Amino acid sequence: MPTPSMEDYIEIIYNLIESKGYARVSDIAETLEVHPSSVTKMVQKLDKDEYLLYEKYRGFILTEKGKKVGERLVFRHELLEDFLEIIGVEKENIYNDVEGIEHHLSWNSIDRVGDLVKYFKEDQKRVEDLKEVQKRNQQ
Amino acid sequence: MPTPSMEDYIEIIYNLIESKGYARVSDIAETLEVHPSSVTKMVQKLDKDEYLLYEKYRGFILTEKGKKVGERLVFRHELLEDFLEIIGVEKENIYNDVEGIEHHLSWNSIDRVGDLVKYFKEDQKRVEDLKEVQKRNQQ
DNA sequence: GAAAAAATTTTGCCTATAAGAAAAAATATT
DNA sequence: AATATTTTTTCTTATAGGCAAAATTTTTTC
Repeated sequence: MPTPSMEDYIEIIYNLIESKGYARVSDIAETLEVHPSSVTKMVQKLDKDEYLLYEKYRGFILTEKGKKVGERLVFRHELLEDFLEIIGVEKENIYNDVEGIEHHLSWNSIDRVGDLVKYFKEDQKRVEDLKEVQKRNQQ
Repeated sequence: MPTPSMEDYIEIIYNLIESKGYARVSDIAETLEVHPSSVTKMVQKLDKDEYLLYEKYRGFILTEKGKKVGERLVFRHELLEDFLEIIGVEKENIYNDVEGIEHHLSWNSIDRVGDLVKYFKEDQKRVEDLKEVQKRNQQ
């Protein structure tokens, strides 16, 4: 099982590869706001655990295992962003909050949040009712 | 700012004091499933940061700061448990999931989850509609 | 009520994870 | 080929926990 920190890296690597076709140490460092040296160390660990194939100085690619995990992580991340957005959390908090909690929820909870998102998406009235509760509540 | 781990300790100490009037190293160790020596170390740190007053071998009490923080942490914990319960997460996952995420949500998100819980609590029909979505979704 | 035994707490030292800083190595650019 | 950029290595730091031995307190027994 990957640690939370490993998951952060796998997720970002997966996203970078999706969007640009490759992932570089410096991109990852920038995205996660850590030093390149920390990235190198994590990449070596992810290679050891077979989430990716690493050749030093040359780069790395995700293994099947890495891709599969990455896909789930991205799905989960997006779902949680949707959820926080729907319930009205401010944009500037969403990314950090998702970043913080995504590694700590059971798949059971993720599934239930998925249902909840569907519940709101399939009937706009429900979102409006929620906004009503919020409005009433705030004063 | 307390670290997540410090928050765990403050929360448990607060709960123990609420329910029993005092908190012992061994109780905390048992609850958190760590060694007593780890508890002692954290208690010393919490004393240094003025969340509690510590006298070695004799015990400790929460400061005003510690009580205030503890109260908020317990409120947040209970809110998140309510939330997961309402959306239908299984009992055996709730405690761990809350334990995992509670330290990583902004108060903005906590407030919005609070509204959401209120939304469901004030009209049982809404919970039933959610269950409908879940049922439809599962097959 | 003092001595011995048991339980609790603390200290000290070690481990693991993850990150930071600076220097070294490899690669890319001009 | 010289220079600039990127990546890696090495060493250090911070947090938190594990384990064993020592210190202290509490309980039991006589």
